[in-house]
Amino acid sequence: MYRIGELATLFDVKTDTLRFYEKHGLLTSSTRSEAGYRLYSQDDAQKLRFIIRAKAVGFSLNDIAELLSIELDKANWACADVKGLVDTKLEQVQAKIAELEFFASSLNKLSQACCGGPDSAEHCSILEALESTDKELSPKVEHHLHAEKQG
Amino acid sequence: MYRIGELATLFDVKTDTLRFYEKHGLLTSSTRSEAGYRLYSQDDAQKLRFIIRAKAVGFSLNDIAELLSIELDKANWACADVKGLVDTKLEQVQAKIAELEFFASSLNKLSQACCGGPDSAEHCSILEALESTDKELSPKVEHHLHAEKQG
DNA sequence: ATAAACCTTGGAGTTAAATCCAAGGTCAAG
DNA sequence: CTTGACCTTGGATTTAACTCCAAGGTTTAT
Ligand SMILES: [Zn+2]
Ligand SMILES: [Zn+2]
Ligand SMILES: [Zn+2]
Ligand SMILES: [Zn+2]
Repeated sequence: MYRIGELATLFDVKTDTLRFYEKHGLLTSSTRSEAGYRLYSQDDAQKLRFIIRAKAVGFSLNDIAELLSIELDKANWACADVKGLVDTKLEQVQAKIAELEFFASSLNKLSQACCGGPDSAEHCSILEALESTDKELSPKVEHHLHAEKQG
Repeated sequence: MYRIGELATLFDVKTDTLRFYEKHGLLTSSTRSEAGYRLYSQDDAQKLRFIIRAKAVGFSLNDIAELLSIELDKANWACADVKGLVDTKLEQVQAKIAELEFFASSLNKLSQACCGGPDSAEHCSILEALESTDKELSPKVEHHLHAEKQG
């Protein structure tokens, strides 16, 4: 049996996190000591491993609660149910990636359009693109020309 | 001049959002009517366009506050400063994408390993992978065999 | 003159996943 | 018998970007 601090150290999480998981129904220690200390069994540790793994592939704690409820009543769930959760999450993740890819490509275009030099931003292509009343965000690809210093 | 509802409609945001931007120093109407109504000028509208565009490429409102403070004092900032903000944000976005790509690939492996059928999840490869004590999350690529029904 | 649609303010609630705090109980070492 | 490390609880705070609410003032149309 592990006390909360031991289990936390073992899995490199904070004790607060374990108490938080308990409060949210994800992981409750199977026993308490006489003094009221949480005592975690090997099974509890296994469950924590499950939680941490599921987090590592992108599941939210809510998702994990669902997975855990399946996990401890496997016989009454089908592969289809489990795969459904995974596929749904995969779609969410892919949607988020698509959004971020769009950000990245936009930012990249902006970056390319700016000379990045030490001169005044008065004609900065990035700011111009953000100011523009065009419907599309379209920075000129050529760098602006900063006035030559001292001809 | 636009009243808050008009400007909101024009840019397809909520009035609450405009008040929120004001509270956070992003966009304050340049005038008020006698009755205290916010009145937005064309310049204010232009500033809102800037904010919305910057959001659309992934900047947070904090980032945008910084961009706006540069925007209205361009002469005292260099292209390097602006490009720096863009490049920093681009790195953050790329880091997030990398994390999500890892999630997606993990989820994809899990999904592939599960038959997705209507039979009991007792031997589901997804659950097994999450339970596993292996350091790596590695579902078997072959689907488990569910017992044949009725031989 | 009254109803509908609009505006004002301050403040509370939402979501996610912790993280931190205070006041106090427990336990082992010296 | 006292320090220090550990544990308990309930509740507050954090971050981001809104979103909603209540109570009341304003405008406009009928
Ligand atoms: Zn430049
Ligand atoms: Zn520039
Ligand atoms: Zn199966
Ligand atoms: Zn399966």
